[in-house]
Amino acid sequence: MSQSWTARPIERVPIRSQVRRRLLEGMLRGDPAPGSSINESGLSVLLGVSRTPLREALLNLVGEGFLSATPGKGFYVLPLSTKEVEDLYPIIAALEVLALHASPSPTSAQLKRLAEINAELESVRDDWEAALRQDELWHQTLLSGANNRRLLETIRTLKYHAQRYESAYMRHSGRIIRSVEQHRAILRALRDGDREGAARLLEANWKISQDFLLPWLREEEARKEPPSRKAMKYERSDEG
Amino acid sequence: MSQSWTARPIERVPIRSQVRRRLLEGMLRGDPAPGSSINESGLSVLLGVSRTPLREALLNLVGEGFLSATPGKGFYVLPLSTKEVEDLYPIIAALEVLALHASPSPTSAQLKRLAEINAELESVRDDWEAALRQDELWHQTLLSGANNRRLLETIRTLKYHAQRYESAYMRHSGRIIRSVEQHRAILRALRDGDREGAARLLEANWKISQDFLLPWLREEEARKEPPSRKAMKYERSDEG
DNA sequence: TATGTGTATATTGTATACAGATTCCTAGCA
DNA sequence: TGCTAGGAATCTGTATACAATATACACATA
Repeated sequence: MSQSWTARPIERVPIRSQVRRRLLEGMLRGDPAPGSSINESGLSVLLGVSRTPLREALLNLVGEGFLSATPGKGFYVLPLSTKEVEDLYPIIAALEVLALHASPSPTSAQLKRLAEINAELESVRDDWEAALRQDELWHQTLLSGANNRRLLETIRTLKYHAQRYESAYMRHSGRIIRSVEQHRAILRALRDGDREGAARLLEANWKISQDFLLPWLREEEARKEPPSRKAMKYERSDEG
Repeated sequence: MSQSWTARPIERVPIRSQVRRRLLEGMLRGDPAPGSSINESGLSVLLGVSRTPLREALLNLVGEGFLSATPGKGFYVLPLSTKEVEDLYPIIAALEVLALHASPSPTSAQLKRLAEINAELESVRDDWEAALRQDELWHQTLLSGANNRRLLETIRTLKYHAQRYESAYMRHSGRIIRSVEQHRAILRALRDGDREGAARLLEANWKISQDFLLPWLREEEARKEPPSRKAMKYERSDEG
């Protein structure tokens, strides 16, 4: 009894969780494309699971705002919209600022680690997925000291939404959003002990990303509207 | 054709949504008590529905952080904890401040409405459920101009969690948390055009509620710990 | 008495079945 | 040609079935 190798229980991951992850990863790459609807039976055979855990995963994603469901018609991927970016980014900015204020002053080791991550981000050439990952890692490292689980969790979820937009932007425009300079400025402020300044720079960082996305999105929306083909409208979902 | 009464489609509410609402309302009153586990079959016959939509509702509530699920063992209501209050309230405060800043200056009609709601809140005697509702209505009215759907939605969800604590506090201590004076101060600031001051007062409002809850919760936790009966531990859930 | 083992029961996680809506397609007609 | 009616096929929402796992309890053993 009590051998060391039995100490850790074996990990069990419900199918619904695995499916959820797969779907989310896909959507971040635009795979079930924004606006497209989802066929449960088809998807379930594709994934090799029954409709039950698949539906559980889909409903979970509805709850997080990636999908929507209209009664009787099923699930569809929420379309991208300028309005959502305008709504979303200020929330993320505010919460990251809150998290930064809730963190202890970073140690020099942490600052070094942040600089390293930023250097790697700078060295990324064309691989925008890697860039996204690295940027996310930087922010997560910056705020990891916050000791507010719910806050970090909320931020993480909201940033998945942001990723949906940023990856779409990079994929379609071919451009990469790199915040290397802004990260450096934030680090400088932190090194000088200027937390308030760092917070404002962090806020600005999100504002700048927004300024990349919005013009592009407006252009995209303009490109699709004029043809004036019966634009499919998405009605309100349930969950009263 | 096109009579006025046919204009609006009849509303269809999936069972999962109705169940979800019932469960949530119950939990806010402490009915499935914090910490207690849930028997799916039993509950499903109680509600007169099958396990499928019930599970969908339960999983939804897991996603929102009211329940948790451990693989193979099922669902349980998350216990109340001081840590959650310490995590939660600053987030709500920050987001309400953000929403206030995102709102246009309130018209005098709105200010009047807010004063009315506050007066009704003041007149409430013992009915703490009514007090909670009225307080919630006041905040919602204050921020209703924000034009940021996701922000308002996020706030609403987080406040359900706060309600779980506040209703428990009122039920157990018999005391009622009334923020009438604080609301008045906020209104004064708004009437004077002092948005920044109003924001700080709003932030303070949440801080004060926290200061009611935390001592009580610590006391409750202290009352339960010392007996040192094998405290049931809750393990991490899934959703990787 | 305390501790471990085997078996019965209960409960969860997933799969399948079924009824009711919705969508799609075609034929008929203006 | 364009539009409408209607019925087949598809799909969703919910119920039920089934297998795997967990819990409870009696019994054996030290």
